[in-house]
Order: sequence, then C-alpha cells, then structure tokens
Amino acid sequence: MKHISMRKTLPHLDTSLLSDLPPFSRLDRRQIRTIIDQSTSRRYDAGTAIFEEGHPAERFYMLLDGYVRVIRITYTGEQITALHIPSGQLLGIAKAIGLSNYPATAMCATESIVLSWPMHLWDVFVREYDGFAPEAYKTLGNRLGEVHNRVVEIATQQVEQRVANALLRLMTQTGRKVENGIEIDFPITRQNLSELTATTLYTVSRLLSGWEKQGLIKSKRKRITVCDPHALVVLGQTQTRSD
Amino acid sequence: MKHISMRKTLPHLDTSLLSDLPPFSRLDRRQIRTIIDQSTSRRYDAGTAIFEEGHPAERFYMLLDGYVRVIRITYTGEQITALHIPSGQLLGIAKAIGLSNYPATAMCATESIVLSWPMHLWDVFVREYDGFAPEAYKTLGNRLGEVHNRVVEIATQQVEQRVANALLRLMTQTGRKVENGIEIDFPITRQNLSELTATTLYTVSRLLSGWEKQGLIKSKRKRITVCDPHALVVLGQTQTRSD
DNA sequence: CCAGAAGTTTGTGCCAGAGCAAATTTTTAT
DNA sequence: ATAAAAATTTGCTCTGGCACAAACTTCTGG
Repeated sequence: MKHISMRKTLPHLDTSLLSDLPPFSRLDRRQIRTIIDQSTSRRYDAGTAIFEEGHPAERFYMLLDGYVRVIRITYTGEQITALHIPSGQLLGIAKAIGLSNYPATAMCATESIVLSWPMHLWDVFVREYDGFAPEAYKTLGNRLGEVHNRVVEIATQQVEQRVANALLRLMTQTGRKVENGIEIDFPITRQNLSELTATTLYTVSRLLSGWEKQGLIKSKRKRITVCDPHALVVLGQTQTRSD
Repeated sequence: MKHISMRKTLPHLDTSLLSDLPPFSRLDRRQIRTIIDQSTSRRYDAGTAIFEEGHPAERFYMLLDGYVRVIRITYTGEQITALHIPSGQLLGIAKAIGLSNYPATAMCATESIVLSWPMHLWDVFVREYDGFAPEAYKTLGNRLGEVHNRVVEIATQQVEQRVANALLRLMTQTGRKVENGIEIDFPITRQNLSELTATTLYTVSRLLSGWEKQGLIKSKRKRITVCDPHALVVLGQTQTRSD
C-alpha cells in the first residue's frame, strides 16, 4: 500500500546533501546550513505532481533524488512530455523568468525526494549566494536548448529515429550498468515513450519488439535495457528513406 | 537594388530609441547615453545572418527594427524555425544562460536595424542597470514558453491546424491593418511557413490556395493577408478527424 | 491465491500528407 | 526587352504510422 506522503522539515539533513550540487557548491557550510533550515523536505510517490501547470508559483524546488517529467496537457487531454529532469537540478523556478504561475506540470516518474523553499527566498538566494544565479540560469539555458532540440527532432525525423534517440538520451542521462547492457533507471511505459516522441504507444511497442528480436534491447514491463547502443545510434541517424 | 550593409557607430542616435524598451525603461537619460555610446549599430539585409549557430558568442544584440527568425539547420540541411523575434527584443544573449557559443542562427526576415555590444558588457549591464536583468530573463522565459508550445503543437495537432495557428500568431505579432484584412508585415514564403510548421511547402501551398478560394485569406507572392481571422481560429482548434 | 488493473503485443484497414515532376507566375538582373 | 532565378500551383503516387479491436502478460491488493 502506498503511504501518504508527508510534508515536514527535517532539521538534521546533512549539509553534504547540497554542498556538491552546482547551485550551492561555492557556499560554505554555514550558508548551506541556513539554506537547509529554511527548506521543507518532502517525499512524493511516483505518479504524483509536485506542482501543476497554471498554479501560482509559490515555491521553488531542488530534486534530491528521483526523476521528474515536465509535462503539458492539451485541451484534448493528451499529455506531452516536454523534458526530463534528473536529480540534482532545480525545478519550478518560474520566478527566475518573471512568471508568477508554473508554466507546466512536474510529475514524478519515480518516487522522489524534494527540498523546497518559498518563492520569496528566490531573490535572497540570487542576491546572497555566490554562484547560485548563474547556475540557475545555466539550467534554464540547458532546458531551452533541450526543448529546441525536441522541436528539431519532431519536425525532421522519422518516428523510428526519434524513438531510438529518446532511448539513447534516457540511457545516457539515467542509465545504470547491468549485466547485459545499460538499463534505464526508472519505470517507463510504451505510453510514456510515445508521449516523449510524439507518436502512439502501438508504434513504440512495434519498434521495441522489433529491436528486441534483433537483440538491440531487452525489455520487461516498464523496464528497458539497451544492449547495443551503437546500433541504436545508427538507427537514430540513418535516413531510412532512400537507401 | 540592395545596398551593402555597413557597420558603424552612430554617435547621435537618440536616447529615445531605447528609453521605451523594457530592458532599459527604468534608466535615466545619462545611463542610456552611455549605453548607446558603447554600442555599434548596423543594418542587415533580409536573408543575412546576424550571428550563426556554434560561433563564439562575442556580442549581444537589441533588434531596433525588423524581424528575425531563429533557425536551426539539421545535418541533412533542412532548416527549421525555432521562433520569431520582433523588434524591441534582445537577442544573442547566450551569456545570460552560461553559453559561450550561440545555440542557433539569427536570420533576418526583413531588413533589420540592430544595436550590439561586446559580450563583456553583459555583466556590467546586469550589475549596473536597474531592471535590465529581470527583463532579459523574462524574455528568455517567454521564449522557453513559446518553444514549449511549438513542441505541443507539432506533437498533437494536424498540419491544417498548425498552419492556421502559425498564421494567426504571425498576424497578431506583426499584423498591419490593410484595406481588406490584416497583412503579415514581412515577406514570408510557403517554404518559410512550412519550416515553421514542420510540414512541406506543397502542403502549405495547397492549404493556402484552399483558404484563398474560401475567402479566408489573400496572398500574393511572399505576402499574406488574413481576411477572416475568426474562421482561422476555428480551423486551428477543430479536430477535423471525426466530426 | 485470485481477480481486476495495468501494461503490452499483434493484426487489419486506411488516409493525411510527404515526395516528385512539371507547368505557371512573379520578380530581378542585364 | 529578355533571360534567368525565385516562388507558387497542381496532379499523381505511395507509404509511414495512426486508429481501433482484441488477445495476452504481468503486476497488485486483499
């Protein structure tokens, strides 16, 4: 049975939790202590939303552990995944870009541990803490770049290539070495993969089945292991049209 | 006949040029004078690049007049338009997001007038000028949102809807009231429109021809006038699938 | 251990829209 | 005025991959 996730302040979180993360890496122990003392920590179950599109942006977050999908929901109810956020990154930093509402929903792909601070501390962090702002904006820049790439991909590549590339990206970002390859380290369904690549779960299923028969991947329910990354790279780049 | 564009400093640019633009609107005349004196002004012909993807980000820019397309070129040589920038906005602000190279190419859609500053002044501007940084980041945020929307659109909508919506957006952003409707105020080809909507020029041509027959639009070469915006709005939202 | 839920696979039909070729119109250069 | 270049239109063909249905597999909670 799922536990009800609880919100509480954990006064004895260790400063080492943050001291290695880029936005905080230039700070001394005392500063990090202050930051942690002002934070709220919380655990979220997989499948729950940390914040939702359109809601007032009251807090900003640091993902300590887990994996978050940033999604948008269309008026027809379809979800599309804009990007993935791995642990160690800030999220919900609407204030950084002058927004007062969250522009998308942050949905936990796995169970996740998150620190958060009230948004009014944002300006304090930016002002007081050396290196915080540049790192926050760098994160933002990376995301802009990533979303840009998605546009280019969706616009120019075939479904097969997009799925292959998505798989490779997930592998690189979150892969964990296992016996016969590299496993994507969180549960992902055909449906999820289709939302990520702008196609249907049927098509994804057929592609994965095919690749599994050729030995490029192994997949159980919600789990995918890439056995032959190079073959996928080739698939992801080849224009299968004319050759 | 096209003139060769020349680069020069115009020492007598009026301070009013910048004083109404958001990044500078909180500054006094003396500050703006300083900013303008440090700037280089330049005119670009339509179809020329202000800066190119991958090149070192040596300057940042303010588009005073004209219209710029931010494009990416794929390894197969296809162009895709990531977004459009209207006059009055900053561009090439790679430094703001911690990049040392431009992440995309900025291509003038019309003849354009641009001010620019060496990138090392970025930090100075951010530090010294009240309101500059927040506005710059707001711009960035808007662009992130816009690109996000493009992903959602391309992923979920039919070609017809995408083209209709693109047309409406261009109309809103740059429309100029003319006799029988609202004209998109810069030259745009079927090819451009197809790069913007992730389809082919053939399909765009067919759609526009159809709409012209129905009286929704008027188009000459490189020019499009929207006569019946409401009908386009309807087209852009309707799922033409089942009804 | 069982029942229902959640996730996956596979077959079949079908069409939106890509791709190509070619004719036509508009613009620009000389 | 004329040629060449650029942009547009239109006809035709063909296919990637979507949609729906249905069976199957794997999990989960009680």
